[in-house]
Amino acid sequence: MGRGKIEIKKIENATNRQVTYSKRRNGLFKKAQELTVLCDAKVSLIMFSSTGKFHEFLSPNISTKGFFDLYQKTTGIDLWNSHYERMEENYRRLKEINKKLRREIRQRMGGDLNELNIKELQALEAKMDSSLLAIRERKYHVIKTQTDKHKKKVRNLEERHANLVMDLEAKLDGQDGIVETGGYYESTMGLLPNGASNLYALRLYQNQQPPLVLHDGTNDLRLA
Amino acid sequence: MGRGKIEIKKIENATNRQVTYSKRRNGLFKKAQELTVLCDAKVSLIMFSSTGKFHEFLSPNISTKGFFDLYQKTTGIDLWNSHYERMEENYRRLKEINKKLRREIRQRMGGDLNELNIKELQALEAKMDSSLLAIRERKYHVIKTQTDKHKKKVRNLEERHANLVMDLEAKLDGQDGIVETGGYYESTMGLLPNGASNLYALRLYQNQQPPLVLHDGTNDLRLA
DNA sequence: AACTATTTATAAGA
DNA sequence: TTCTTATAAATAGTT
Repeated sequence: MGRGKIEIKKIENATNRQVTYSKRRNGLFKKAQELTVLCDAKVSLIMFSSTGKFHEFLSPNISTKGFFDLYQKTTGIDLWNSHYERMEENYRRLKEINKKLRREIRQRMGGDLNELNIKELQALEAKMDSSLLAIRERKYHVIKTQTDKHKKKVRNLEERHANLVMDLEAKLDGQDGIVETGGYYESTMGLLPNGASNLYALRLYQNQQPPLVLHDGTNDLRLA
Repeated sequence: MGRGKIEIKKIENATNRQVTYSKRRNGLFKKAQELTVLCDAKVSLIMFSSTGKFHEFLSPNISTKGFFDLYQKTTGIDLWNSHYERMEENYRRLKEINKKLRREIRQRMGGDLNELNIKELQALEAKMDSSLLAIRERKYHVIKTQTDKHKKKVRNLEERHANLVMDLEAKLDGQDGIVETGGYYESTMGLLPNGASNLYALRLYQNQQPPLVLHDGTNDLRLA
């Protein structure tokens, strides 16, 4: 049907191919439409050109989704169901586990106990007991660690305080020309072997302004 | 294209409609096939006749599944995805909850405790304590109920045993041939052959002290 | 399912 | 793309 007969094989000339695609596509759509009307049929016609362009015709009496469902129902072909069903199964299982977990927690919280017989109650009690023990132990451990830390801090502060007092006393005793080395005071542990270092620090503070302030403000030592 | 021109509207004659469907369907398939070859296109043509009969043409260079995937990707039309994605979201959420539940249980079992600080530990300990209390109470309740039941049973049996002994003694003493029909005896131990047991039981109750009261009221024995 | 007169589709050209 | 038109192809009505 044309000026000349053509062989049905791929049109090599891309332009020609595109033109033919366009013309025949319209023809196909028209015929699909006519079939739909004349014969009251449901038709889905989808096509992609060689360049990836998409066109579709769908009978007006049905939706794409409806068509697809109908297709699957009729053919029994499973396009995505296996995946879907596996997921549904997993979901169901997870839900079941969830239920059990919740129940267990409830029981461990002291609820739903009438579901249990003596043996189960005893087992639960024992488990709770040992768990409670573990929790207590852990709690004591944490507390101990913390108090230890605090104790150490306190001891440290006390030492530094003692040193300061000693230095102060030494200074008040006799004011000989001790050479100043300057330097600043940075120790967290406090005591140097000879115990004297803090003196210099104090004298330094004397000449300059800021009083030594220990972090928690418990010691506010100033020289007059 | 035929002996006469036709109007494009539903063919009312069912036979004609069916014939036309068949002819035009073939024409459509042929053209779809030609388009596939000539233009190197991908075509999916699916149709259902008014009687529900299904036919399809699919380009040989693609699968139905592939075609639909391509279709969805190209159009962005969502055939089943909304449903699917909602499910996936639920699934994810459930998994998350599950994880938390497991963690909570683990902690209530005395594990994973280093994740908790003192306050949390104390709270957990308190909760566990009160839960344990509830469990203990429930256990004691169950035990008490059961032992009560057992005690009752034992008492009942003992009484009945005593009665039997008494009967026997009375019988051995001397038979005074009193006949009594009243009162029924619900026994798991069995009636004595002469049926006299209840009589002696009654005599016993009369002569001896406190009226026997059986808790569950199964035996209400009175003399006229 | 075949036939065939006619309508319709379309290849090639513009 | 669209129009034109000669011609191939499809098909309505008939058998």
